[in-house]
Amino acid sequence: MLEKTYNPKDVEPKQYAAWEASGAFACGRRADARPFTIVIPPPNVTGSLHMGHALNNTLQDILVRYQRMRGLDVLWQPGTDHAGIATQMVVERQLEAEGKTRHDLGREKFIERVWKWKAESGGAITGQLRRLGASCDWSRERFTMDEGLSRAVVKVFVELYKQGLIYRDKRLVNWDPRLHTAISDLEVEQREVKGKLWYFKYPVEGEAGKFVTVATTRPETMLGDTAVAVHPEDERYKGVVGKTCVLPIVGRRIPIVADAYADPEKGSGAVKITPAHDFNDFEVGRRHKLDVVNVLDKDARLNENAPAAYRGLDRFEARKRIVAEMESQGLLEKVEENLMTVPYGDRSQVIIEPWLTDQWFVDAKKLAAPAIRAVETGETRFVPKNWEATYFEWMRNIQPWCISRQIWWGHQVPAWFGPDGKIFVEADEAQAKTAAQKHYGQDVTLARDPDVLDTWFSSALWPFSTLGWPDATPEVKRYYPTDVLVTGFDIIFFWVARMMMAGLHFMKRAPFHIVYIHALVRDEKGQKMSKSKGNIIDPLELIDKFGADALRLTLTALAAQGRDVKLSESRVEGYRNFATKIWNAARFLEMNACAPVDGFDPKSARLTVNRWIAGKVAEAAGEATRALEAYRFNDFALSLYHFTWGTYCDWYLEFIKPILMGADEQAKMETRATAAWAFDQILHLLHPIMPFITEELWEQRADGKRPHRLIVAPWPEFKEKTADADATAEMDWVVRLVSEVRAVRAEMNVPPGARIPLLHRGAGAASQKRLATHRDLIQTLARVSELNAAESVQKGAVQIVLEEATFILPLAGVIDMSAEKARLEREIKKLDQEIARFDAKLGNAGFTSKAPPEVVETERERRAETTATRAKLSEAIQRLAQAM
RNA sequence: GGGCGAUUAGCUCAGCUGGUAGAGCGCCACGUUUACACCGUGGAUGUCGGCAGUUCGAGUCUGUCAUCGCCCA
Repeated sequence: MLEKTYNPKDVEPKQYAAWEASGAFACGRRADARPFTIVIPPPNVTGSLHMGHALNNTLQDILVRYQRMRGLDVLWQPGTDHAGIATQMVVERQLEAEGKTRHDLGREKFIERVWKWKAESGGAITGQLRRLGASCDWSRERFTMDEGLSRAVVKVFVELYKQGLIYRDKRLVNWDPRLHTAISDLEVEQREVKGKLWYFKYPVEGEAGKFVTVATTRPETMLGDTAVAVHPEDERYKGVVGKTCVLPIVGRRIPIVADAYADPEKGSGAVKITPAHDFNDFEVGRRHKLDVVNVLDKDARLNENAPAAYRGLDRFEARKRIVAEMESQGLLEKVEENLMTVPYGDRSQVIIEPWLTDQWFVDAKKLAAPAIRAVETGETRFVPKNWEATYFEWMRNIQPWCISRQIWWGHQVPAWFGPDGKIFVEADEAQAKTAAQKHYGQDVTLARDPDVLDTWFSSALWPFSTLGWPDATPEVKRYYPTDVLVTGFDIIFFWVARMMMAGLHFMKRAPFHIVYIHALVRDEKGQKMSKSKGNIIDPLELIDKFGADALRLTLTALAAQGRDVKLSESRVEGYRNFATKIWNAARFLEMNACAPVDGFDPKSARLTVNRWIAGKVAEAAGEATRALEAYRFNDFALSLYHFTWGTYCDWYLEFIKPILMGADEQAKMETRATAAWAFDQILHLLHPIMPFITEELWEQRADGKRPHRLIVAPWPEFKEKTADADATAEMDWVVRLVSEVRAVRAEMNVPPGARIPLLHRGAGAASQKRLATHRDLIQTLARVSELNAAESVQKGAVQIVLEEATFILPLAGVIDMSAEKARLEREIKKLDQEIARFDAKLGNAGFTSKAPPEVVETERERRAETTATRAKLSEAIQRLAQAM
């Protein structure tokens, strides 16, 4: 016996454990089936489940469960990444609480400590994914720091180095002065802030009293200035190009150069050039072969290249003092408010400093070419397609990728330096030694590069490293390339682009056929959820409150392509009600002995209602499947929602009540079997979205007699046309009749409990037959006491027109005549408007000659029907007038 | 500055290839029926951002303007 209400808290852990124990999640169970592969976007090992994960993994799980039911050999490859900087920060914070730093422990002990942290509290998110219902193959869970994946990283690094696609270079990088590491362009957030523009006067050498005014947002960097630039066509400065300025405070002689980088519109038109501390200035410096003077240290304090008075000062303190000194020297012309963008580290939240260091770079430009081609040729397709533009845009303007990080947690760069600085990049120390010996002709001491690689460097290999590459495993052969990647747009550059590059270079094939890009989950006001705003909705809280299925259905129903998901608790509550509805429908079936019948074929049904619902099921299954195949997740969810609630529960279950209460045993048997069958189909179709409740009902409804679990049940497919046009027309007619009667009753204030007679006139043979067939049903649903043909229309009766037939509710004395007259007049007015529209259209020669004939024909038919209905209504109004 | 997207019922949004505007929530009324009040039945609500164009026909296609997002520089 089913419980009175569905209780997700009991069901979810139980069903999840049963699935996992049954091996249903594991790949390789169907050796002869086509494989279907998805690799999970690996969450950070430090992470916990947020709404973005919930959406992302719900969509993946839907695809995976669907394909599994279609009989494919499904691999959903799970795992986490080691999140270099984030994880190191977590453990460093722990140490800080103990009054220690990582340097107190030393590298080796520190790494041990990180692994210990990982073992104890890392990867909490995988448990949370289970709560969501994610059917990943956990037996294959991987971590980017695993031995195998690390081997892949080393192999890739060594090969790319030897192919000249990885190189070491001294360049400006984004330096994080708090974390003491370089980060990539993508890890820098550009924030718009209100700053100031200081106008400094630089004296021109040898021309007393003559100055060039430069405008700067960063006064402290002037100590590293090595030139002043003006636009070559700027008339104001034509005379000074080629001359020299004397840099105030420092006293260095710096040239005035002409360079188009100087924008005559901005500031004074002249800019100071600090090649060591600005990306644009660095380029200007290259063009004019300027000196590069680095004045900052790793903490962004002024270093020994600054005048003694400034050494050791923090960059912001130095700014104040320099402005003050310039002012006191009379060299500060003016200060303006200035709107500008300032780079912040996305982890440290401090201002990033462009800083000159030795780093490792990937020649992304070369790797990007095949990755661009793969999307151009359609080997990989983005859904929705417009994201391809974003991908192309970035890929075509790609910059060298800085992959080295000055932290400890991560894959250490496999490079060793000889005594003279010569670099040996090899898979391990022994090989490096061999190479060094060959080079030097003797054994030398090698020092390994202490840097580690960007976490995304290992994530880029995820689609094949997780399958066992570089070993030639059967999984690599079978599951690569993967089928679909499901991810958010915010990660196209970070991850998708880099997987494309790595996959094509090392596997020769793009890592996925489809990249499905979903939107961001926002709060109900459309704001991005963030800790600082305090508008985070925790998916686990929603699961606790409403069940995982409700959350999944909500996210799916809201996941329209190309649109953000605006979530609020009340929406989840609404979709939870749907779960309750299904549960109650199951209880109804149970109470009426509608148990599944083995081998039942809906095509064998004789009763119209049953043939009708069978057709509707097939139609709904087709519609839902088409939506899912097109990655229209919201249509998939909503079409099933409407069918289940609006068609199956609201109409079909109501239709069959009189049959189930009736005496016709044959009809009862058929109806019970059909109702049960249709419900089972609904369970199948909803399973990918709502796995828990559907599995539970699947199990309970058959007293454990099912041949298999729903998770591995075959997807409903209806190859031949199951829909029965006659049954559809017939039941639609009944629906209309019942609805009309109900509407009239409500409008005329007929007490809901009152059973009233329903008479008909002018019904054709077909309608008569329908009335006979569905007599019980109409009487029950419309609360009708008798249903008979009428000789004449009684005075003051309410009339309803349905096709050729007129239905009469003899309510004289019960109803308000003027209200009924008003009702009829309103209807007639509406019909008149429609007829006018049809006439305008059909009277238009352009329409009748150019529109497709079938469209014209439909319009003619509609006009005829409308006119006939109008005639009957006007008759009715006349009769009513006689009675008044 | 470049790119992408949005503007449809009080709110949140569907509306794919152009053929008489839909859902959920909310709102109003009434509640008979032992599946369900996390429910049922009925109801109200829209110059589909403005303008122009293509077309027999535009919420849907084109242009333009306005407003608002997001990404990149």
